[in-house]
Amino acid sequence: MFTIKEIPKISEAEWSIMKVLWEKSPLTSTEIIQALKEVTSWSPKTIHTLISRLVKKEAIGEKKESRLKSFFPLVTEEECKSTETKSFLKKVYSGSLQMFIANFVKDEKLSQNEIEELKDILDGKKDS
Amino acid sequence: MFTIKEIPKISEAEWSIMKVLWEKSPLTSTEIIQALKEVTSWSPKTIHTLISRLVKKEAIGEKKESRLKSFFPLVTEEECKSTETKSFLKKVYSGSLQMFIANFVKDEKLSQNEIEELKDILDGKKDS
DNA sequence: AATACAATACTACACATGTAGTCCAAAGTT
DNA sequence: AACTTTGGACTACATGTGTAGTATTGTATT
Repeated sequence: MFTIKEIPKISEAEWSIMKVLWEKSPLTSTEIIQALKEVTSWSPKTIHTLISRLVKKEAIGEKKESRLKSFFPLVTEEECKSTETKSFLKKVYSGSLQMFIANFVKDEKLSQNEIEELKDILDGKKDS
Repeated sequence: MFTIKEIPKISEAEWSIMKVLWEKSPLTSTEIIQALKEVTSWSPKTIHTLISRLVKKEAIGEKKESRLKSFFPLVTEEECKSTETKSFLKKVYSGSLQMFIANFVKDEKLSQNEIEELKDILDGKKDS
């Protein structure tokens, strides 16, 4: 039997941790704290708390090979992005990517350049 | 002096109320409850609570002309969508629409038709 | 070995959110 | 007029989140 993996809800602050671990893993808490030092001003204690919560949610796993625990993602970045995107589109744009893009073009005033770039991305020529 | 309007944070459930009021306003709480009956299964009490919270956040206003209060948005749909979109892009895609679209194309497997439609939208031919 | 430091575990605490329930007063119903 | 219903104010309560602090214990240092 397979257990279907639920994508846990990852809060704003927790996303920062996940990003670090998706970038490189496994990492010890100290390493995570180091990496985040450049991006946030959280106390190490706060980061420890966030890590524990992610472990509890089973978004990341821990292993203890040496005497230090290290942590690694249990969910992929793609899964999380996809889940997050769907819930955002549902909440704000009735689930419609079209509506999202249309509004974005209208309200955020994309430049012609950006529009061309996006069209290229849509065509799969996604260098830029 | 102008007071700069802060866009308050609007929770998932509160968005449902806002959508109703953006659609048509002012409405009394009873009318809001009616409108939401078709979409949710919330108790009227729950809806009253959500309405009060939105008033407190100054996302909606209230006026009492007849004996019943009626409610109306104080923030526009565009403002809220824009705020929400930015915070989503920041959290998940480092603020980059390009990255978002690229990932979406890759992971959500858009059909050729959808891609063409999006390109039309980007070009401003947004009937469809 | 004793001490200091640091990793992990456990606790704290206010505010947000989902989801209602209670109480009171005004309005409509019999 | 008494009774019922309902809007609105206030209260409730578990869980999530941001943001740490304390306690314990094993390791590193002198």
